[in-house]
Amino acid sequence: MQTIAPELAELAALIADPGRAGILSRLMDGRAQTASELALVAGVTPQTASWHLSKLVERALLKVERRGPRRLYRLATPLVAQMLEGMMTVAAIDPHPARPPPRIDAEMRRARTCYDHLAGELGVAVADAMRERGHLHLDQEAGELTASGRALLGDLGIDLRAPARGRRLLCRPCLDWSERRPHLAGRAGAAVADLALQRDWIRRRPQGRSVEITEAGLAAFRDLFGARI
Amino acid sequence: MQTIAPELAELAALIADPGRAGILSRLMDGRAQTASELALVAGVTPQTASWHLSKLVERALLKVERRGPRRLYRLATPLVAQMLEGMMTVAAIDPHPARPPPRIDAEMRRARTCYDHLAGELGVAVADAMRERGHLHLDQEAGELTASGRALLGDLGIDLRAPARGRRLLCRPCLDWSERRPHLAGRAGAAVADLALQRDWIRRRPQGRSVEITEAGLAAFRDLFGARI
DNA sequence: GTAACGCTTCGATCATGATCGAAATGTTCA
DNA sequence: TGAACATTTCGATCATGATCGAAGCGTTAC
Repeated sequence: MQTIAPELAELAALIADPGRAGILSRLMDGRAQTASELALVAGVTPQTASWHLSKLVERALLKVERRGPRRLYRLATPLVAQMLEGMMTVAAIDPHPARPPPRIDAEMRRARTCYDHLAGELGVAVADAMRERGHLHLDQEAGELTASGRALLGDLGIDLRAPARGRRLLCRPCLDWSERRPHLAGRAGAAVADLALQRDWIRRRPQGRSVEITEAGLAAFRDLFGARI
Repeated sequence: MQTIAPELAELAALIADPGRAGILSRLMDGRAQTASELALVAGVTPQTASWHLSKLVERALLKVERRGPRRLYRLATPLVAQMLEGMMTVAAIDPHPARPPPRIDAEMRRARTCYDHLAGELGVAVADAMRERGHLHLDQEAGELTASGRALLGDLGIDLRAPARGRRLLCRPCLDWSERRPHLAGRAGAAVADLALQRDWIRRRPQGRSVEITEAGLAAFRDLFGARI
């Protein structure tokens, strides 16, 4: 019986190196990074990072684009991010409740981007608040934006009409690996994150995927969404 | 910056062995298997399989239950199956269109179970047909059963009310790794697969996850669902 | 109790691949 | 053209973990 198992193992082996896992994790915000930056994240020399990166590109998990003497790496497709989300969700499950739980950086747990939408306490709080106010149905497996939810986002200036190309779904749950509860993903989730960045509610920290919530953002998330953060 | 990356790598390393990948893949139909059977699937001796299995159980990807002198292994949670689905989807992407595409067993491609629902050509055909007849909206990221879809399944004797415990969603897309298109998962998908097994539309093959479509099944899927298979 | 069977543990061997220093390549800018 | 810089390639070393034979453990059946 021939199955996909060998390809599955090959794929997993690619993620099984701590350096490469760090690189992939770092790229989950969807932005591109230089090889040097990724070497730093992985904690290896540029030569070693280069070797890792070439393997990831060869297997089509990353794509690379040359910008002058630098090379910018990013996730090849959203499918890869979705896969990593799923793996992180399982990775966050502590198999031995006895041993100390995986220490997650406080800033990452507080607020971060997950590919293109909000995650961490902030992401879950926004999703919870929208759910409580009847804007949203969100389950571990699927999500739906209600009429009032569409109205809320519309009032904020978010255009929810589908783009001509790409049939990406409006509303999708994404299981938060630090909170272990779903937050808002899909087009709607990306739109909210975009809005928050544009209005300076959140700011990307220079390093990593965590974001800083501004004073204005704290007020906005509380007042406009009713989030308890 | 402390992230989940080390745990991600550790998890991936567990799947990175061809034997363990085969074992996990074999268990994706949700049924339990003995250690001996899994050793066969993995293509290793019972000792080696035992070592692999203990690692998988220790990391809480599998759970084990003793039945007399045998030990039965199964996936620990549906979350693990969902993660594997996502990985298989990426694993099925051929990074080098030049080199021969991963040879997938014809029976597996034709019809199989994916954890608890239908997959392969059959699964995709049923989902497509339901979509064409307006029973279903199904996208790569989310799914929704229409009123007519609920009626169809209701007429077939499927009770779609949620069980008291567990808030599993009714309708969910699952990206088919052999067809690269979504098929029907979630409670509705599981119910359809259950029905098909009960009415002898499909029969599990003794080995592996592929299923045989009976004559009656062929007629039923064509007549009742409008599937082109 | 004892034999049969399924499975696991132990120990030794062996192969794979991650790593970095050194050197080469390639790109931009002056 | 040459200098500066980012990145890659090459080569050698080293650590990890997959493997199986042999032996041990536990359960069931007679």
